Amino acid sequence: MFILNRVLFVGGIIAPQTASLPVMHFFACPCLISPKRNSPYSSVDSERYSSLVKAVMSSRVSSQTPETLQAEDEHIYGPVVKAQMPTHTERRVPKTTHPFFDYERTPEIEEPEPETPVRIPLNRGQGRSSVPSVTRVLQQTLSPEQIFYLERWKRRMISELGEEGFKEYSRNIFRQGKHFHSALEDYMTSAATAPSETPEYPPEVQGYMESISHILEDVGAVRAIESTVQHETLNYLGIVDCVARYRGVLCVIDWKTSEKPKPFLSNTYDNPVQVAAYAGALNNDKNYKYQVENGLIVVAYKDGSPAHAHQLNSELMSEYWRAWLLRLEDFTEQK
DNA sequence: GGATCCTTCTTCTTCTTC
Repeated sequence: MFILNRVLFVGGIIAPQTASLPVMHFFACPCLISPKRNSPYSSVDSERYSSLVKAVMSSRVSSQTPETLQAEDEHIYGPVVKAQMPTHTERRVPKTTHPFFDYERTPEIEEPEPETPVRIPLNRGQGRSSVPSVTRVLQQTLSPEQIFYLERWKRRMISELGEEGFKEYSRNIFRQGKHFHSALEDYMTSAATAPSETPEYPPEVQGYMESISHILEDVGAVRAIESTVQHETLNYLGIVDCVARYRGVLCVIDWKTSEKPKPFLSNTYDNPVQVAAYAGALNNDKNYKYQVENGLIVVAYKDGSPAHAHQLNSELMSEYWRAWLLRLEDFTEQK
């Protein structure tokens, strides 16, 4: 029984096409005998086959539900890390509802726009080594579902590419993301210092830059690039990609590369939480004299197709800020 | 000078039947 389940499981998950082959043959054979002569079912013991159909279909269906997959996975790989379900966390309220803004500060509108963007480098040496980063907190507080689907995806990829192939693939997508970010950094810096000059991009990022060209037209007054932000009371830090005006609105902008299209905000997973975390840190970091209440997630594509831009207004940002506070709470409780 | 850090990404039950 276990072996049978395994076969179906492996087929359903790792290689759905191969899994459906035996089933297809099974059904196809009677039909292929003589599709134009008598009824394809006339020579078939339908009673007998219908029970088989039911048996096969029911086991196929059940083998592909997340619950069964998870049970199978736990059987083989051990239980996944336990954490609260997202349905619960959505209803949860942060224990300390720390404000997103520092209301004692001057509104950003009164602050003069700087001529060149700020870039505060990360300085881990100065008593910051114990301060957790946004990425670390998000990674260590993933929901069981997220962990499950990520692990499943990873296993699928390894089964296709092999261990080494998967490592190579991961290195590549990280490298592309990094190159895209440094190309953007060059673009922003040169746009501020020498607006007439258009920097040359390495071939690897040309598609991405083309993808975001229509977004860049609406980006201006860049205030910060790749700059460290640290929340003074909540004690976490991160590096914001960019703080600039998008269509006149001051935003924390997060640039992303993606192989799959991400036309909806929900396709970006934890990205909105990440952006809210950065904005909240910036709003409570004395190195920045202004407040940012909006966010923007830009997803760029390598083939140059138009990037998707997801705007986060102040209402959404406050919502994701609460989600961030919960993640931060979970992280602290884990320790 | 080596080690570590922050990032850079990756996920979302599924089929028919002309």
